[in-house]
Amino acid sequence: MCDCPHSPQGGTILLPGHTNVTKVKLPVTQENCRPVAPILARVGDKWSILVVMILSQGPRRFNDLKRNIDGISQRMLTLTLRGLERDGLVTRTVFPTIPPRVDYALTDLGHSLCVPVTGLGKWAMANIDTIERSRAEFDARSED
Amino acid sequence: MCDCPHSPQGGTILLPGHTNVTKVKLPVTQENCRPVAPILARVGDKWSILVVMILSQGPRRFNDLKRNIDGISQRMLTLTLRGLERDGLVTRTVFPTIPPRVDYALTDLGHSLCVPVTGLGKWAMANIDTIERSRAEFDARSED
DNA sequence: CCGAATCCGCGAGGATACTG
DNA sequence: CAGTATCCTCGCGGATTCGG
Repeated sequence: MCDCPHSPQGGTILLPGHTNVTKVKLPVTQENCRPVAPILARVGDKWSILVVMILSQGPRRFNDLKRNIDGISQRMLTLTLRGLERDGLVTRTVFPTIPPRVDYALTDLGHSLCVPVTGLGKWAMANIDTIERSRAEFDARSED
Repeated sequence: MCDCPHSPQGGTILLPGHTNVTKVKLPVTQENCRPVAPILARVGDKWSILVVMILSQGPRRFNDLKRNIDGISQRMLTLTLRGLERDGLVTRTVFPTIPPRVDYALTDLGHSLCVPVTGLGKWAMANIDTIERSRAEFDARSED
């Protein structure tokens, strides 16, 4: 990806040199980012990230999650959890009782995802005011 | 947001205490995350993040961007750039020449966004193999 | 070259009803 | 309780055309 902030040209990757490691500049293209895209799609997904954040507090049952995520439909919660489980971010544990009980919990991988996501969250919290002001100004300029 | 990895219960925020600072547990709800959601939506957007990454290398012209982002339509590039400009992440500079020329560049805010996004990118690069393996296994279990 | 405007297909996602 | 199945709509986004 990129070596922001303010790198004028190119990201850097590490390639094995002779005995040392050499840094090689290469342009940022969709080639480099392609494998990252599906991850970003998951993180950027409206519901996935909420589920992960809530599960970071500990395991939850299905309806417990549903109650705590305002506006999510049964269907979307199911699909979201399936996707997270498929990616190995969440475990699904079924207790064959009556009535049935299913616990969802973050895997280690899921927990590790919280780190960069929290970083993004902090950036968002720190800059939300600036952004909303920018939006307001932009919209004011547009309407005439 | 959350204090992963592996915080068993609750995130922490800092509240001003008497002379010291006290840590207060509070649940992660969509209340806490609401202001963050639109930011994540932007970051998670398929095109936005690619544009930001490419612009992190330096200013680009419209068609230059278009050529470097495989598969993006003119319309979506325009909309994406407008959104980024509106959020104050990108500047749009028009040179009234013939033919016209428009340069797009990251603002300081845009550059600062690269930092957490790069963090996420590194996580993705580091775990893409694990995730794809997990997906393959999950799909194998499903088909029967 | 840069963009706005229009049309249109399609798939994400909500609502509802039904099962184990 | 924890899903699955079906229907239906609504808006995202591609293709195309026109304007400055």
